[in-house]
Amino acid sequence: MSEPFSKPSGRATSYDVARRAGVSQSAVSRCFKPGASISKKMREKVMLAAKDLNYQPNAIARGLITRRSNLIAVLVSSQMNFYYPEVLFQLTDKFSKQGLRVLLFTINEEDDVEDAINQVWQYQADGIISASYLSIEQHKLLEERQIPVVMFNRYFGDYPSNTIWCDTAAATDLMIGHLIDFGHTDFGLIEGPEYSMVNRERMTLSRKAIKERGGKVIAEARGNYRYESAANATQALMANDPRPTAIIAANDMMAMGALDELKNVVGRSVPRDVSIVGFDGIGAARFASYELTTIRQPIGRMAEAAVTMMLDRIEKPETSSEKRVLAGSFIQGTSTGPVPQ
Amino acid sequence: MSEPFSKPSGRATSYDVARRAGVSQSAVSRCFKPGASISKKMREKVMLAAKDLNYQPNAIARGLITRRSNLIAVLVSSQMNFYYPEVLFQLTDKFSKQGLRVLLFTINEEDDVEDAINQVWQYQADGIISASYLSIEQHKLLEERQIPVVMFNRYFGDYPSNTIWCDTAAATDLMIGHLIDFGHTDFGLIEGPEYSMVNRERMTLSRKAIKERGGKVIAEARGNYRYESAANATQALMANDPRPTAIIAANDMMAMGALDELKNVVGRSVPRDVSIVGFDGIGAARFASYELTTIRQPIGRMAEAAVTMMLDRIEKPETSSEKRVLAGSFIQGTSTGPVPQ
DNA sequence: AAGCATATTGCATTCGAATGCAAAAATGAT
DNA sequence: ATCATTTTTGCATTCGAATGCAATATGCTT
Repeated sequence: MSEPFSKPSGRATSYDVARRAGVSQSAVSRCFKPGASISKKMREKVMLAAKDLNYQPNAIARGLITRRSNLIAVLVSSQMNFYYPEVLFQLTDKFSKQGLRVLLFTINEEDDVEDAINQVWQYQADGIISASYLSIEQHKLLEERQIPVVMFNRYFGDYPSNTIWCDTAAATDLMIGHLIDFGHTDFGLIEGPEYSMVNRERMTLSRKAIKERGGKVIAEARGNYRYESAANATQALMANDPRPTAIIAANDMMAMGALDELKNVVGRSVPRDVSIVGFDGIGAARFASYELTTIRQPIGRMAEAAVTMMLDRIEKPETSSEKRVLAGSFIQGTSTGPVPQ
Repeated sequence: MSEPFSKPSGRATSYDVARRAGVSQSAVSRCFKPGASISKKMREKVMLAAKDLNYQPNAIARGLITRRSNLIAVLVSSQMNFYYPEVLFQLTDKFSKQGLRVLLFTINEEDDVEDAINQVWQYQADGIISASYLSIEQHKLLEERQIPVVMFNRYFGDYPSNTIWCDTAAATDLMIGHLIDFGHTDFGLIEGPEYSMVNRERMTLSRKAIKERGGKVIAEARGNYRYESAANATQALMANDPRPTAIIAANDMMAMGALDELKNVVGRSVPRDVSIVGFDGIGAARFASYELTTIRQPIGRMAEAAVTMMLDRIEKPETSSEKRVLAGSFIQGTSTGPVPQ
């Protein structure tokens, strides 16, 4: 009764707050802008009215005028690889601490990327993190549109881009050395998809290290990074004569699949008969049934770096691109052991 | 040279397109609004100009005037439970097919929910999907603000809310029956967190089914839904005298942890010495090292239902709330077998 | 060809906050 | 107390698209 208009139908706007506090709308706006020039008294008055009306600035309206949406689009592949969720959650966490919101896009097929890019454009996202496919043309398009792109674990050869990359060279060397020290000489590889840069890098480094240390790759097969795909690949490797005594999978998920196939289908013991290693260091690789020897990517630090780089590019769009490389680390599990006999 | 202004500094607006096509801004706007009244000739002219200028409507500006952001906030717990990513990806996929974007919020601690709700308000999200904690007060607040909320696998007793729920009663009965048929009578429970509704439901149903069928719960322990937490819980159960011959974990993740603890630490075989079952039917439960007997939630259908319900509530905000209940299904794996002796 | 109904188009305004600029108030120096 | 400085405040405009209404064009009927 005392305040017939205390609850206006919709949400309160800066005008409502201004009226209630008996000040101008500009003043209200300034109260909610960090470094703005406003007196203490004014701030108190406004904040009180704002609290009463449950006022929060409308991010949409703000975005329209400031041309900053504070939205970051994150593209992740939806394939059920446990690596992506870990990355995604880390990124979201870290962006939100910086006041940025994550607009999520899951990519099933390549076409989805196109859609996502359009949405990014429509929503005026302040930047894109790509942990998914992204063609060089698409990247160029985004550059033209002046949308900062940070690529997570991918880049285009020499074409410059903002990239967070995990260097596994040294760790791979250690890991292969570890196998060689165990007496392994005959290696089998389970590769990931051909298009995957990460896969090519890992396989190339492994081959190189094997060769340098006097081992040889005697069999290879291809999977698609998924657990299930490792079964056939493993069968193929084990059909080789002689059989490899150590298997290097392009990621942990396939290493886990291979390990299970060997133990439960082929009927060989790991690591007694065959040693297995993977890459990524996903959480599940630590499960007692696997305890993979692997190379861990420092995902938390990588996410942090991606966020920092993104903020930087948003602030200073003219900065030239940068590639930040963090080292992966060798983790010794129990999936590797001495060569049989 | 021929078109000095072909690339205006920033992005093209509807005015730019209008000018180029020689029509009014309204016409451009209407071309991009589905059911609007526009002639074929006009549409062609505009679309041509739009293509030339790479025009896409600005979703921010549109949102301001239409009061629809087409953003849906999704709250998921960040705890590394493989269940959440599966749900999240399904939801994102399905929302995007409906033209809605997902604004992701990961919840670490309860305080984060408050933040998320504020952001939702600021961004004028059209709705919230909560697959995370949400207090009844917070829910009420959102109702007051007329933001539709759909809760995924949670609800508040009698207090009405839009909910997608998986009913595991029948399947639990089957699962317990399956164990009883195998001769088990002494059950151990690994509960999830106390606050979890899903946990309470699962445990209550299990207890009831066990009792009805003449078994008894002889030991119980509590975990936090995570893999690691199952180790201690399992030790506690196995310390009981007599030892349970069947363990029921409140989710698959803990069932996997229990299985590993038994096999690799306690030194018992599953299912020869002990049978284990879980709940959820996550992907990893199908890995050959586990092959859990479990109850699968139809996550895809649940996500679909959540999306449908959300669209419905956005269209007709006055609709009274609804609880949609999908049945979980019993999946027989190899983690269960006859009671020893 | 006139008359009327219907389909298109443009005009002008609106959404809610931010900001350059000028006016007003507070502060300080003398 | 006076004037110069600095800080605060308010005014008016802007961001880009949507939309009610009025004006115009089109189609149909006879």
